[in-house]
Amino acid sequence: MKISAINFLAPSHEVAHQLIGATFTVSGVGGIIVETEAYDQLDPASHTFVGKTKRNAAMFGAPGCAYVYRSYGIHWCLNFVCGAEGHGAGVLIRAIEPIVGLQTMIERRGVDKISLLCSGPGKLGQALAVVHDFNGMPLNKFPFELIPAQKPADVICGPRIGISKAMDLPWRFGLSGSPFLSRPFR
DNA sequence: GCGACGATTGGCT
DNA sequence: GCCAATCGTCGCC
Repeated sequence: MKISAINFLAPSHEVAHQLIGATFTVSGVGGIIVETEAYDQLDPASHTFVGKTKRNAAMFGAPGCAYVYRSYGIHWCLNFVCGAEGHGAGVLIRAIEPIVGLQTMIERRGVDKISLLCSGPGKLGQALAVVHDFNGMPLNKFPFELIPAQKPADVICGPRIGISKAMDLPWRFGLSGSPFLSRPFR
């Protein structure tokens, strides 16, 4: 059965699962989403766990929009807001298989190994030129383009990476066997 | 107003 | 495998 659109109203872990295999580009640069992580407000590891603040406001906004935050003062990371509006849930895009605009991504990243272009939230942000201006912008409008997977992807899940809370939730999703993951699944 | 810390990365040991 | 880089945000004084 063909999926016509991502349902951003679904719980974050379902959206995170749906997004694996989807094609995502920013200004025509990007590829296939191969790794995501889900977060929601009841989740101690989520930015929204402490309630709405100036920083995380976009995640409490309309589903289907972007939430962009700075990590370690260095990297820009991209999330998709999901769940009902006001839920403070979202999906962190962790890795993409580079397909479109390879040369552009190589120049932005300063590396020429394809598997190192988008294999991590910060790298992906650099390769797709994610900026804080994208915060709160709808994903169905320029410069974004999101095309759902046309066939069911072989999705695996496991514990999330780089967090110190709620380590037990298996809310990291990935495309099975992909060489473009930030880290392999066990 | 100020100090602590992080959904990471990449370079060095 | 370990650790520094680097700065916006949050929470408290």
